[in-house]
Amino acid sequence: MPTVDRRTDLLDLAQGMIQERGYNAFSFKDLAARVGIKTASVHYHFPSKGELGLQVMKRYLDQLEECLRTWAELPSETARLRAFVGSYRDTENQGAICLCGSMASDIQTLNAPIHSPINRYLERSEQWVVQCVQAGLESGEFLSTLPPETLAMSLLPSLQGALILSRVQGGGTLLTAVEQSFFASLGVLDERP
Amino acid sequence: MPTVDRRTDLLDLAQGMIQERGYNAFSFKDLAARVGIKTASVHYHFPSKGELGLQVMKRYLDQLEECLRTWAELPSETARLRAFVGSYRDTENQGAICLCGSMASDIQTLNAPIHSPINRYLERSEQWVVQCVQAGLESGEFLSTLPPETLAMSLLPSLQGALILSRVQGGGTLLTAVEQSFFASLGVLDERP
DNA sequence: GTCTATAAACTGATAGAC
DNA sequence: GTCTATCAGTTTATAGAC
Repeated sequence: MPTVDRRTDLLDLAQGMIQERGYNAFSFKDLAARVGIKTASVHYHFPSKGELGLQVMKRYLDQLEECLRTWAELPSETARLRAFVGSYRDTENQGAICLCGSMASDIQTLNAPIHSPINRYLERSEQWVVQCVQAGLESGEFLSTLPPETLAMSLLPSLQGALILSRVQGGGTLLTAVEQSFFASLGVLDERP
Repeated sequence: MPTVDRRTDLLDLAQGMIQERGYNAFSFKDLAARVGIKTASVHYHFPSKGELGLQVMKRYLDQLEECLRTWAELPSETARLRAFVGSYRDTENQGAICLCGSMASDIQTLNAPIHSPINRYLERSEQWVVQCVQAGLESGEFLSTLPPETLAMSLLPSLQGALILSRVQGGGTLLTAVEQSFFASLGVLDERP
């Protein structure tokens, strides 16, 4: 699938393989074969596998920031948080897990430089959820006795775990359960026909 | 670390490496080196890596059943569920993730036979949590408007995700947040000094 | 049970030609 | 940018001796 930029193709492909199979289960040979070049040519674009992984993760972090900017336009904290959960559902529908969750599960095998974008991805996500929850509690949109940090901190692992487990069992029902539990904790009633 | 049974040593070691580094990041060479034999000798005990993985996972499923039997003795549903969460905390304290969570994140790269014990592990865990929640709701120990299945289904992914993310960031605080959110959803107040 | 020897394939990577 | 050629090391596995 050649698009305009070979480098971008490789980033896309690598990201997809990491989200589908894991960092330690893809090789330059896989990449090269799918894009129609030789493995040595991949090294022209990315000197090492570590560098490729780093660039994939950095771009993913940028994409998160872009999403957060888009979601800032939404009319309510509920809508913002639904959009956040929705992005995980999109990933699930592709038969993939979050790139960051995939990297996190392989963290002990990754070299140091990639740790910081992984870290920042989680940090930023959590921080953003905390802000949403806090704003919703202050405006009266949400109602909860628990501290907003506790609620917010439990959402991220839930979503990551739901994606990881859903490919084995449960499919979309896990994510639905997580979403319902979370919004119920915020006192948001489930909207049904 | 030679104990009585070499086969058991290899199972223990393999399990540890999968929980710490992932299935695709350990080799027969690693195993052999640590146990002090050659890789060919490992093949005497386990014909293939797939078979080894399968046996590790089967044993882990047996260990779960044993835990559930032990926890049946506990005096309340709250105690049972705290013990369940506690077992995840033990794993976290070892710097590891759940074997099943690790396998699940690599599911696309694993051959068919290992799928069923992974599946059963999740199935059994969820089923058990549902039973606890249901019993607690019926006895009045818990209080919730959400269906017990929804609550129970959201716990497992939360715990798995918390372990996976905790090695990157947050440490034990993620698991604590998950635990507090879960028990709050059941109307169980946090016990503090 | 463990060893040596061996195999075929793969892995990440480099050098240098086109 | 991509190729060929080549590299050293790893990975999973088998055959057969001790």
